[in-house]
Amino acid sequence: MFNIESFECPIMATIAMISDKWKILIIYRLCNGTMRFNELMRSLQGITQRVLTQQLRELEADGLVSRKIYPEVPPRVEYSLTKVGRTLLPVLEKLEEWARKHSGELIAARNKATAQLEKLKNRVKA
Amino acid sequence: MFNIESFECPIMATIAMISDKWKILIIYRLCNGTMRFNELMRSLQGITQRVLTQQLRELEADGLVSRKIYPEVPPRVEYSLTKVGRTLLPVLEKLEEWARKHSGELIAARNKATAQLEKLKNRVKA
DNA sequence: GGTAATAGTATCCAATTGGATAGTATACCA
DNA sequence: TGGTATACTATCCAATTGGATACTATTACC
Repeated sequence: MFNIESFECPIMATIAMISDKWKILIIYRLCNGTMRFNELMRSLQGITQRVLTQQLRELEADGLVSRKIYPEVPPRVEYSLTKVGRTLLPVLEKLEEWARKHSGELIAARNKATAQLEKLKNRVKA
Repeated sequence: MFNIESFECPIMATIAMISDKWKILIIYRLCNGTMRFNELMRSLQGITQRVLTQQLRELEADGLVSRKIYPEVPPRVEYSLTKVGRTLLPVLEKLEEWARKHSGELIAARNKATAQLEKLKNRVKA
């Protein structure tokens, strides 16, 4: 979690805000509209309650998500993307565009690296 | 380190490629041109040799950085951004643009969260 | 012969992240 | 009365990340 202004690179601050494992998925779930905690829990297969709470709190602290508590029992809490959170979506789309455009090259590079690692492992065995 | 195609979200794969602590800084050092290992070491204050090696190898495996070994003694290895690595720069600029444009709101949200945390801490003390 | 440079590797460790599991107070329902 | 739902908190743990430190082989230089 980086401070935007006190760090030389606002890019790293932005990436730090969204790079924890579930944050992009949470943001995308919320871009369809308001959701409650257990709705998010159910839609994010594999996440635990502790991690969902933690990452929602951090997204709220970063100003990307808002949290509205209704004074009811049992508790009703609604999570939404903030206005600022919504402005991040086109930027994430640029990341996706880039990844799709270059997926061939990226996969080729990955395969090459994997092959070289296998080669090295076999050499160490011999 | 995510696999682009096997994961539902290429955005997360891209972020995974660049979110380790030093990777953005390495990319930006290399966008000015080829550098050698110790040049990078010296220009990245605080990094250790083990971490620089590791993160360079990962950037190479991801196809963003190329590594050229000259058969010399002492060893001469040159690191450069690949063509694909260079295409990432405008995307990173979009992230920076977004962060600068919304820095006021992001800082306000952070301050609000910090204030609420202090309030909670004081309440627990009482 | 000692020192420095090169680009790492090896080993250990502290801190962090994400996961697993159990528990919470109240209302509702069969 | 017990089960379920809600939105968490609490505690513990395994895995990962980044850092610290020492070492490596060879050459060049003084």
